[in-house]
Amino acid sequence: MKLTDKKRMQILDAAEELFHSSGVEHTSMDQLALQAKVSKRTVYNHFATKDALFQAILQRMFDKLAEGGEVRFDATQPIEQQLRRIAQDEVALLSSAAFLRVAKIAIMQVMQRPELAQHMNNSSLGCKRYIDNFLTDACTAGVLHIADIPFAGKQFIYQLKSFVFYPSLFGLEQQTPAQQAHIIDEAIALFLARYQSKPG
Amino acid sequence: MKLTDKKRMQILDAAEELFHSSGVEHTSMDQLALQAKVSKRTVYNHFATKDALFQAILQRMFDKLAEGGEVRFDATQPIEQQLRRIAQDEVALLSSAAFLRVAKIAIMQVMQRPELAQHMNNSSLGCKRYIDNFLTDACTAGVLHIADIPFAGKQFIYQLKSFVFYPSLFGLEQQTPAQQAHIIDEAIALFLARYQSKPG
DNA sequence: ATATATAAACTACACCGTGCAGTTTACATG
DNA sequence: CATGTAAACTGCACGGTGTAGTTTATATAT
Repeated sequence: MKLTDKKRMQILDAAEELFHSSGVEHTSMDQLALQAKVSKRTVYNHFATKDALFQAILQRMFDKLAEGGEVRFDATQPIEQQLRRIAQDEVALLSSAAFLRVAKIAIMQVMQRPELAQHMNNSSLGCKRYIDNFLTDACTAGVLHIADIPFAGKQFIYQLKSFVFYPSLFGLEQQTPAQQAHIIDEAIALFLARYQSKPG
Repeated sequence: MKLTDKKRMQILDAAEELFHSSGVEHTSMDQLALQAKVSKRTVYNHFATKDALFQAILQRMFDKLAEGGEVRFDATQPIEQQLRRIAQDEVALLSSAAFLRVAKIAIMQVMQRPELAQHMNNSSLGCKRYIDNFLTDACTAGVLHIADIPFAGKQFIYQLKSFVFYPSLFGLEQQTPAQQAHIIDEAIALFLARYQSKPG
């Protein structure tokens, strides 16, 4: 790897770390160069302004998160098991350090500069990408009965977000894996109590 | 009213406005004095530091919100109707301009300075104050069956928060009253499907 | 050799908080 | 009703600090 690429990576790593721990505003470019073990001039050779660096960080973090498999409905499997799979993936994402970092940075910026709100929200992550298709297939197969599928999908995801994501984001609590499992079980129980097709 | 009280109010009003629209960090004391139509020196005669002003703002806004009635369980009324009453009160609070203001200011500060997190979370607003008691009474009366009451209470509240509060907070969408009514209906349907005692 | 990195000093600016000389307001007293 | 007075407000300049971004002169990697 060329030296310049290595330096660039050091800068991005340091920015990710510092923007997360101290916030964009509270991170000075001197501090950042120090942490990156790079001269400040080198930072500016790679990124014209602090804002350009911030945009690059955001992009890189989104790219890292874009990966992740899709769960497709399978009529031969119990619905409860498939929902658990979806929820486990989602909780793993929502509680991952990488996701919390980018979310914290992005949300702080959005709250400070509301005009950037919709620009951020466009990118779709995690199970949000495929859950509508999944639920549609499950309804078609007669396993679920849902009148408003996008709404029901939100109800499911919001359960997980509310218990797992926001408390971590605001620095209140972290969940143990056992607690996470309980949250998932209860979210599924709530969802199926409402939407699972009853025999007869 | 005495002049000094009037000036103090002008300062607090300006701070509330600017802290909300620009964030605490991005609001300068010069800008604030200008908006308050008060000399900067007067600001400092009332509040020793910017942080003291911030604390005062937070206190004043919490005080404004502290009002609000409590819904107590009534065995002679349908549970669905009582839950709707609770949810309506909560949604009114969560979507009120006053609540969104204080929440935005407080959350921005907490995210920038995580060490203040638990200090903030202590104050309990809205139905969070009484919902555990309500659900306990409903279970005792045999109307609901809930194993983990605090958890179930969170499930209910989080539905409302997720659909009403966070989207507004992040500047994404506002709900029409009709949409709010739909959100409330669906939250109750979800909750009762899981926790309402079945006859027989 | 030539592009890139480094270190350190420098510019330009914004901001917090203070000091002070002079003015306004509220109110009491002759 | 006039006048005195204490408290509060004003406007402005200033010290100190922190930070984005630049310059310059030098060293190092390819």
